[in-house]
Amino acid sequence: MYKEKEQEPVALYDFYQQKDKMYVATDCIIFGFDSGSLKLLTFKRRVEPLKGEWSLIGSFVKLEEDVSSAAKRVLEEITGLTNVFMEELKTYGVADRDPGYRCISIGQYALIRLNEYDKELVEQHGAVWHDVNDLPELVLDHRQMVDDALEELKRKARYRPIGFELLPEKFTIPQLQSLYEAIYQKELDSRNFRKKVMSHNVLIKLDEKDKSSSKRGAYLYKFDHDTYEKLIRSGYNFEI
Amino acid sequence: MYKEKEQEPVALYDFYQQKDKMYVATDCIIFGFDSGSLKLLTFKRRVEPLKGEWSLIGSFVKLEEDVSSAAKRVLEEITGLTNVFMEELKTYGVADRDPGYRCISIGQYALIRLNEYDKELVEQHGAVWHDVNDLPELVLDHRQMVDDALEELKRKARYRPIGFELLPEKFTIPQLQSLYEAIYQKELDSRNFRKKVMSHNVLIKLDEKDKSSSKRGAYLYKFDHDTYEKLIRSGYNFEI
DNA sequence: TATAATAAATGTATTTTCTACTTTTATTTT
DNA sequence: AAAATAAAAGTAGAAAATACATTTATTATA
Repeated sequence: MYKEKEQEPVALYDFYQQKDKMYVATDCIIFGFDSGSLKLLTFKRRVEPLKGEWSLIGSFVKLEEDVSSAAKRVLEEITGLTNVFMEELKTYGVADRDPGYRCISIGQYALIRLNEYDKELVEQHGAVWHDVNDLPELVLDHRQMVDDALEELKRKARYRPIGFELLPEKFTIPQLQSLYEAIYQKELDSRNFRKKVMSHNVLIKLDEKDKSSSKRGAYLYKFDHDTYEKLIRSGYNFEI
Repeated sequence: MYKEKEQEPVALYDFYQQKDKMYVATDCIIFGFDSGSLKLLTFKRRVEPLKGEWSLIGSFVKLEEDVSSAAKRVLEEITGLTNVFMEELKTYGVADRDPGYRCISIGQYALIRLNEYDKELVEQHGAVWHDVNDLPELVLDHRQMVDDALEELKRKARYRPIGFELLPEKFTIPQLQSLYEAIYQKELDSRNFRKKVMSHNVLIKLDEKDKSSSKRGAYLYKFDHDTYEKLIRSGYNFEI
């Protein structure tokens, strides 16, 4: 059970905490996508306080470290991944958000490919993927962070091709649609979806098919980053 | 009358700064709207360091204070206003952003009505309104904050009725259009603009006219917050 | 080896929204 | 009474969003 007085160094929060100090932390909302639904990487705390409780993965921001670097550091420690899509969500700065000491946290959300991360490393850290529609209770305001991140994802996915960060490099149109359905939380018309996606000309059709979900197989595509960048620079309005 | 506490090191940054401490500050990007263009409230520093330089208005976040409260406190100190529209922009967390000491800053932007604030108070603080298209050089990364806030304003104004926060309670359609033109940085077709705005049914037409810019005069309107809230709750997609 | 089954892929017609443009209206000034 | 001026409103054509039905490639099976 959590007790305020027993302040001990904690796994990722490995500083000695003082009551009269302002701490700056970052928490990572790490999303993946698999089997038609979004997954969140959660972390079962192995040490006091809040031992056994689920939380996001976080860390204090070190004195000589950028806030964004802190998040990248944590993400790499847990998943082995670098060069991951990661963006600031917002600051959680309510004075009493952490009962132990004064700590603001900058939430940062990451989108990773579930076929790329280091599974062993994740396991070693006691981290587990949960379906976002079936999350356990999370410590502090972490559930709020997740909800905010999901909202943000909905907004951002519409105007920026961040969905592709959650799919393997090669993906099919039905897979892409399934992802967008998971993000938007609603079904999409497959003809209209395909039409719209293709209209942007930022997908490269490959000569391979994925036959994992149909006899006929669906063509694989790659996202064309270069063409996308050019379009955006010339003022193109990308929207899915 | 307001007097700067001359014995303290820095006006609003009135802490004793240590090199090995992490500081948390907030900076306010305060916008107003007048004569067809957006204005930014800037602050001429009267004390060292950086005396005489223009900067945004900010403060350290106190230990017992929410991050959002810190911004509200500053805003009230300078403008006398409470209940102002204010939202987090983003965190500025690069390790060496401030050469003096380690300090992250949470940028928060505010939209205020230029007919409502306390002009004397603003003047006492050495604060000056600048046209956003003709800004002086600002200290540190404050210019970046302003640019980011303007981008955010562009995005947000489209889907949320935040523009109304910049206009007097009573305004005309041409004034509203002029505001949107300033935010979007482009001219809009007046017929189409009016059509679109009116289609949402969130403006209450008054029996008064504003004749300041035409012989005929333009009808004044009020924004209907209640109807707007109802629409949003029922899933309405507001867009201007 | 023909056919049943299945998801992928495509086409089209209708509705809605966006855009571009022109005219009328209310009021004041001369 | 006429000129001037910004406010206000209508309409037609283009583009985008939506809703709906059929064909196609492939494998499994009868």
